[in-house]
Amino acid sequence: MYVKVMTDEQLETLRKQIAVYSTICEQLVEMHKTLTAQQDLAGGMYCDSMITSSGPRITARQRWTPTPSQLQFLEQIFDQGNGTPSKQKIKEITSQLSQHGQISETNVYNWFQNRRARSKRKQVVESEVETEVDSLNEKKITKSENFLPQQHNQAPSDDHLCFHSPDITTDMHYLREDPLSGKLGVDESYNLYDQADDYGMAG
Amino acid sequence: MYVKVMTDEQLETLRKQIAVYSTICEQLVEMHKTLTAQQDLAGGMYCDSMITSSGPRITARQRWTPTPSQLQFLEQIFDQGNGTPSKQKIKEITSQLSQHGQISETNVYNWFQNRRARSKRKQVVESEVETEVDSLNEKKITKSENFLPQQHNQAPSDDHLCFHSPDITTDMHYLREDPLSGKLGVDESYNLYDQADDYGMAG
DNA sequence: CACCTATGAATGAATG
DNA sequence: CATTCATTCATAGGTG
Repeated sequence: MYVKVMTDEQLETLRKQIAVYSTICEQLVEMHKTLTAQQDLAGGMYCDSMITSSGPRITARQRWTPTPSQLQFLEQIFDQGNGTPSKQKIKEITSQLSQHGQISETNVYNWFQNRRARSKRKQVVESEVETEVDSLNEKKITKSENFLPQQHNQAPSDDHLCFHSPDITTDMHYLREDPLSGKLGVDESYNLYDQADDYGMAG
Repeated sequence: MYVKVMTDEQLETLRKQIAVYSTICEQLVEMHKTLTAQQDLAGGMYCDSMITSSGPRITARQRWTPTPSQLQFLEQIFDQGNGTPSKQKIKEITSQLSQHGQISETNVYNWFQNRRARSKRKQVVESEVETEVDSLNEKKITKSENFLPQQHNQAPSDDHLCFHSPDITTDMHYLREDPLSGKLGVDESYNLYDQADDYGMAG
């Protein structure tokens, strides 16, 4: 019979790691609950549980994309001038479009919102370009420039956390190197929540 | 010299626990980054753009964003059912929350207004389940599905994970069903296991 | 594969 | 309150 042999030290290390993970998880889960609580009922989230045939797809797309037909239809309505369709209208549109693919009222609603905002902004930008010129030294970021490559990197304070990358492997050595490893004081050393609170102020 | 002896089975259990934790953490961290991204810059100080000194202006916030703590608090109150807090109540809440970051009564007020309106809208949307379309030849999905957000209350069995840990087991399903977390590949996340290698565990 | 843009979605604030 | 607006976030898709 095979057995694995570990020294006290090794076992201790392992134990700590688990403990640390445990704590982190607890806190993260806590945060997750809090932070997503509103998103659940706020978002027009649809849980695409489709694709039961073409593969082990568990997670479907996260964002609706209008099919060409739907888009055409929407554009058509939009061009009819009648601004915001309003709930009743949206229902109609939605059921119409649902014949051409997955869609929800929220999608339609958002589409119109965005469509309008976009076209409006476009005009604003056009007229602003002349006046605003290039003295971007001050404002640097204006409506006309909201396309700048700032992308999804708006987590400036990540460094304050132990986690830099989604690669948990990387995170691990943070854990191991942490002074915490000396003892099992996990409880207080990894309060990500508090940190989150803090780095907000770091600005 | 003392050594601890573990059977393969025991080791395996440990390994799995770590792996599971690792995965959870990975995903939670991911979520954390995502979900707090906004909160951080908001952290409280919006409009730090007024710093006209020669400092490089960090993209300032013009609008308040609740910190996680604040949000939690707000949600809590909101869940207590009492609709829109009275002026007095709002003052209280505001002063409470101001301990967790910049906030004003108006913010609180707006938050409740929006919170209410949006949760209501969601319900309205949810109830729109009856239309003529029942068989979508294209997607084979009933339209009713794309509305229900699949709330966070389901309890799929996690037993197959061999994960007999503390209470976080309960939280597990949060992660597993989250659309955000595309994968939960425990099998490939044995980061800690690598370390185990060093210990001569995986001989 | 990295970067970029277009755009769906989320949400604080404003308006009616 | 109900709706709408404005701004921002995150991601799908295209391109070099």
